[in-house]
Amino acid sequence: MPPQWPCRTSAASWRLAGCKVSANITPCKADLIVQRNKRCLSTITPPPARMSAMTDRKPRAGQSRVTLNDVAAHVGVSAITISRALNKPALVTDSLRQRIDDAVRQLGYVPNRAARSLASARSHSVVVLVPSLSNAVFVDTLAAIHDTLYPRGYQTLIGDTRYAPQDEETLLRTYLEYNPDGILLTGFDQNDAASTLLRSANIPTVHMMELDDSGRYCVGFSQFDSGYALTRQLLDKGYRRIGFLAAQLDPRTIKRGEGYRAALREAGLYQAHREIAEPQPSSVGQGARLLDELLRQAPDCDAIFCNNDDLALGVMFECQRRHIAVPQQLAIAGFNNLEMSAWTNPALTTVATPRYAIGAAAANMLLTLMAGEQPAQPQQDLGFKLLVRGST
Amino acid sequence: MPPQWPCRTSAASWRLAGCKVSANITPCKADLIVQRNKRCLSTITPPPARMSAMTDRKPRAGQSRVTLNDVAAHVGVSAITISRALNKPALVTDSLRQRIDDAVRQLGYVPNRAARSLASARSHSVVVLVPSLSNAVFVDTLAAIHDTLYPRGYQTLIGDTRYAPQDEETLLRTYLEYNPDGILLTGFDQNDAASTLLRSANIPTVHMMELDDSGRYCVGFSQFDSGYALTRQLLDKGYRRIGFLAAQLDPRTIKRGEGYRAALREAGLYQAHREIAEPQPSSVGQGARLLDELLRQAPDCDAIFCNNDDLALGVMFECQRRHIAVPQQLAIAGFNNLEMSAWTNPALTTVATPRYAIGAAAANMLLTLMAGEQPAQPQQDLGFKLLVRGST
DNA sequence: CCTCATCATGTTAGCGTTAACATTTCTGGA
DNA sequence: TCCAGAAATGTTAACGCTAACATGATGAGG
Repeated sequence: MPPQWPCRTSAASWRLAGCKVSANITPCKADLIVQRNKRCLSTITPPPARMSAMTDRKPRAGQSRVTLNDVAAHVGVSAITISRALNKPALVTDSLRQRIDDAVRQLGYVPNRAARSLASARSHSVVVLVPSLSNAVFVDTLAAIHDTLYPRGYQTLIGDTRYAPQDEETLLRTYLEYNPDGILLTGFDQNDAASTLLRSANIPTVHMMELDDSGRYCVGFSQFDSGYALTRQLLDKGYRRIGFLAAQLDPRTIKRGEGYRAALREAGLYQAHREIAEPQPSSVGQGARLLDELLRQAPDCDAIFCNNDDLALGVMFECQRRHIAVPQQLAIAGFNNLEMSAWTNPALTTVATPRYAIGAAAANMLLTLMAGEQPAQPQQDLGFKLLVRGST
Repeated sequence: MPPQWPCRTSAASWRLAGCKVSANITPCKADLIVQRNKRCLSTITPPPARMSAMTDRKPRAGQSRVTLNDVAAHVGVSAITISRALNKPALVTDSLRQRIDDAVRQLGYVPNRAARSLASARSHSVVVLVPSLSNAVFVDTLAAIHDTLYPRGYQTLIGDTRYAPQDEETLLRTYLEYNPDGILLTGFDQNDAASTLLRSANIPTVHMMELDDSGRYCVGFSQFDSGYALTRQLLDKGYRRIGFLAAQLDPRTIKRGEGYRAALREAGLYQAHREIAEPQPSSVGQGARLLDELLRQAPDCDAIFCNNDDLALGVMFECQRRHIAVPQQLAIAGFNNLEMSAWTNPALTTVATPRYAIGAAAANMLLTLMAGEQPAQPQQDLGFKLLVRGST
C-alpha cells in the first residue's frame, strides 16, 4: 500500500525534479504541487485540475515574466527557499544555493520589487529630491548618495524639484507611493503641504546642504557663514565697495546674501544699491546681464561677490568684453567651485563646498536611521573652504 | 422577522456611515463588513470577531499607513469604489467622488504603488538611463522626458550609467525589478547581458541620441553627419590643418570622430597625428591638457574640432594663457552648445543638438508603444544645427 | 536508543490594490 | 406599473513575494 500523506521518506522523494510523483504520494498532494506550479515553465504531464469548478473567470494578464514559482518548479523546491537563497543566502545549503543561482541565471529571473515591497513592507528605495540637475553641486551629491546606498541594497529615486516648492510637494507625493524606506531632501524650506506629508508618512528623513537646530537630521554647512567668510576675505584684501549678485533666490542663496550683508554692515560698508537679487534662474548669460545692471546703479564697485560660479563666469566674460581688468579694476568671486573655475583667466576665487562628502554623510546618516538607530551626530557640519585665486 | 440576505432595500441601509447595521442584515453579513474594515480608522462597536480561531499568528507589521480600506470605511463604501474614484473618476457619482476626495485629503491617503503595480501589472514607471548627469545634454533630455511623461501619469526613474556598459547593465537589472512600462536608453551600445535582459523583459524601449537601421525604435540625429558637417564647415572657412580632440570615447564621440575623418580624407587633408583621443572623462581641465599635447605633436594646426564644449572651453582658456589668438592663429569649435559657449570671448562655434526635442520625441514615441500602438516613424531624425560664431 | 536542540526546508496567509464578474439601483418608455 | 438597459456600486480572487509558524531530518548527549 502506498504510504499516506504525510509520507515523505526524504525531501527528494516527491520533488518535481525527480518526477517520482505518482509513486509515493497521494493524489491530493500531487494536485497541490501541480497547483503550486500551475504557471511554471517545466511542463507537468497532467493539466492543472480546476480546484473549484464553480467560477470560470478569465485569469489575469499577469506580468508574463519568470516568477519565483517558476524558478522553484525548475529547481524542485518551494518558492520560499528561492526567496531565501536570494535574500538570506546563509539559510540555504551551499549546493542548493548553487543550483538555485544557476536556475535564476538560466531562466533570467528578475525579482518583482512591487511584490517584495508589498510582502515585506520595505521597499529598499530611497527618494532624493534636489532642486536642480543642471547644477554640478547636486549631481556630485547624487553620485555620492548612490555610491553609498547602492552597495547596501538601496535604490535611489531621483527627483528634480526645479527650485519650486510646489514641484517638490508634487514629487514627494508621487514618490511616497513607492513607500520609500528613507528620504533625502535639499534644505529645510518645504512648503506646508509637503511638511504635512512628511510628518504623516513618518519615514526617516535627512536634510542636506543646510544646518538648523530644530532637531531635524541634517548634513551641510552654514550658508550664512560661507557668505560671511567670503565677504570678510574680500574686505581683508582691501576691497571696500563690494557688490553682490544673486539669481534664483533659493533659501541658500538668500542666506549667503545675509552673510554678505552682515560682514559689510559690521565693517560699516554696506550699501543696498550694490546688491542685486534676480529671481530668474542663474546662468552665465544672467551673470553678464546682471553685471551690466550693477555697473549702471553702482559703477564704483571694486569687487563683486557672485552667488555662484555661473554668474561669476558671466561677469568675468563680460568684463573681458568691456576691457575691465580683473582683478585690478574689478575683483570677482564666485561660489561652489565648478571644475571650470580653476581654468579661467584669471582663475576664479570661489568657495569649495563639500558636496560629495555631504551626499555620502547624509546617506550614511539615513542608513543609520533606517536601521532604527540614532545617528551619533544628528546635525553634521562639514564646513567649506575658501579658494582664493587670481580673480581677487 | 428581519429579512434574510440578500436583503438590502437601498445601498444606504447597511452602510457603515449610517451604522444601521444591526437592524437590517443578518449577523453573517455584519461580520463580513466588520472583517472587511478590520483595520479601518473609524471604530466600529463590536470588536472584529476572529473568523477562524484555529490559527493565532501575529498579524504582519504592515505599512501602518492609511489604505484604501481605511478610506472606504471612512466614506462608507467599498474599497473598489475608492479605487475607481481615484483612477477612473467618470465611473463614480459626482457627489460620492466629492466625499471620497475629501476623505482622501482628510486622512492623507497615499496610494501604494507596489500594490497597484502588482494588481494591475502596470507600474506607471519609465526607466531612463543616461551616461552622465554632469552633462547638460542629458539633463535637458531628462527634463523633456519628465515634462512629457509626468502629465500622462508616468513616473520617471533616472539612472546614471557613468558611460560604463557594466554599470548600465547593473542599473538595468535593478530597475527591471520595478517592472517599468517602458525604457529609454542612450545609444545602442548596450553590452550583451543588458541586451539579453532587454530582450527577455520584452518592454517597449526607445533609444535616444543616435540613429540606426536595425529596426529598433530611436530618436536622435546622425553623430557621423554632425562631425562631418562641422569639419566641412571648417574646411569651407579655409582651415586646412584641422586637429581633433576627444575624451571619454563613448560611441557617439567615436562616430563624430569618424565624421571628422571622413571629411578630411575626402579633402585629402587627414593626418593621423592631428587627432587625439583620450579615454578619460571630458572636462575643461582635460581640454587644456589635450591642447598642450596636440600642439606638441602637431604644432601646425590652424583649427581644432573639440568633441564637446567642455574641451573647447579648456582649449580656449589655455590659448588665452599662451597668448594664442583665437581664431586668428587657431580656430576652435566645440560640440553641444552649452549655455556658456555663447558668452566666451570669442563666442564658441559649436553644434546645437536638439536634446530637449529628442527627450520629448522619445518620450512620445514610448507613450505610443506603451499604448500598444506602432509609432508613425520608428526612427526619428531630429537633425542638428551648426552655430558658427567668433571662435572660427 | 531516545530526547532535544538545531538546521533546512515547507505551508499558510496576507501585504494593498485592481480585473473580472455580480448585483443593485436608477431611468425612461411602453 | 412594469421592464429593459444603463449606471453605480459591490464581491471575489488574484498579482508575486515574504513573515510567521510548522515540519522533517540530523546529530549530539545522556
